[in-house]
Amino acid sequence: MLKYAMLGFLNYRSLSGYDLKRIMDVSTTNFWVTDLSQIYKALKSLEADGAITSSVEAQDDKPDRRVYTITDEGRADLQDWLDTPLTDVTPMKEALLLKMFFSANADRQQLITQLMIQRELHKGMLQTYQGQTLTDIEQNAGFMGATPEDALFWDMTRRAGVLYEEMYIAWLDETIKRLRGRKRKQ
Amino acid sequence: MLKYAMLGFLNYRSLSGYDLKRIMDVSTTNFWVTDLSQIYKALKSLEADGAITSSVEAQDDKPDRRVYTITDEGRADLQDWLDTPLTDVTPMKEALLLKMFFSANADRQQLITQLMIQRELHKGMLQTYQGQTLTDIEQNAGFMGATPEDALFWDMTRRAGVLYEEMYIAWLDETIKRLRGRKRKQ
DNA sequence: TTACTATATAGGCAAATGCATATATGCAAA
DNA sequence: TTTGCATATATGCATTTGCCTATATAGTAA
Repeated sequence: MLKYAMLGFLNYRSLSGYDLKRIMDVSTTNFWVTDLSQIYKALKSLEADGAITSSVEAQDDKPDRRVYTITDEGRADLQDWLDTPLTDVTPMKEALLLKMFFSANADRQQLITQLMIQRELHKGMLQTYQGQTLTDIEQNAGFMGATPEDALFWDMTRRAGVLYEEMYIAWLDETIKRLRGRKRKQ
Repeated sequence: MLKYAMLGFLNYRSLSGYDLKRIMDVSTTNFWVTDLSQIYKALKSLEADGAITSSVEAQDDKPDRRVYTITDEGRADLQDWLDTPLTDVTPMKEALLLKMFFSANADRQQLITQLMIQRELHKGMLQTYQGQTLTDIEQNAGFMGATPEDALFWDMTRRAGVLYEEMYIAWLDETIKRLRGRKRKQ
């Protein structure tokens, strides 16, 4: 799936691995997070498959960069994936909920502290997503060779981030309240 | 992480791999989904680590089963994990949002259909979570050797499932509306 | 009788993931 | 002068995952 994310961006314009990491950090963090080493690995693999080609570009103030360009084959791969409807939902992996599930015997105060830390983290992400205006997104899209129409879709995914973080914070608040309402064990 | 989920359940009582799959299907689906073969692999690995032991149990109406029991070492591992506070958030991987992000040129009607299919799926999960009463959960807990206190924590994670599905449906409705409000491309 | 379903365990294998590490350039700050 | 940071690419490696397949028992349905 990471490969399609990368092909999606390379479909707008040619980019280096480092570029891909940066653009994903600002525009897909709320639904697709990855790590630089995985991007480089996926680039190798995509090039081996013939979905992209690369060439080295010299820079005088910065290290050389290898710039990747999507091929017709890559474009076809991307289109196939986009055209295939999803018939299932992405399964969840939420470490915090897993811990909560088994935390009946944990110290209540420590648990609450842990949930408060999570609240801070989610609050921060919420503010990040809320702070991105459509104008910001259109500007980003412009830099990437994407259109204002693309920006509208990017904004829809941003909204999902906002709703998700608001929901998460609401759950944390509710849960902290429930924990406070219960006397500590023994 | 799957290993801790399994140790968590085995901490309540001895179980087979098949049992673990069944209990996880009804109680952790909204935050931890896994597949039978992964459970069996993790059991092998946990036994090799000394965290659990096993013995074969004969049944006359059903195939033999291998029942796993947590060891003191396993209990200590679990406790260590429970005691370590999470300092980050679980990164997201949401295939639908990734597709949406790159779907500006897709056929609007097809997109809406796709979102409606997702809506049905999420609606179904919401109803499942909403249908689980505290009494149901306490009963499940009882079968598993867990206490009513444990059931309260299980219920907190169930609530997260309800809020998540409600949020997801709200986002789908909002997005469908936005797509309907825009004329089809060309 | 045959096929299917539930119960039960497990191996194979490719791909993805996570995390650490190595290398190198050029700039700015301490 | 040295340290750190941003830029830039890449490898190694163990673990996890996803998914498919094989095997076996027993009961039920067609």
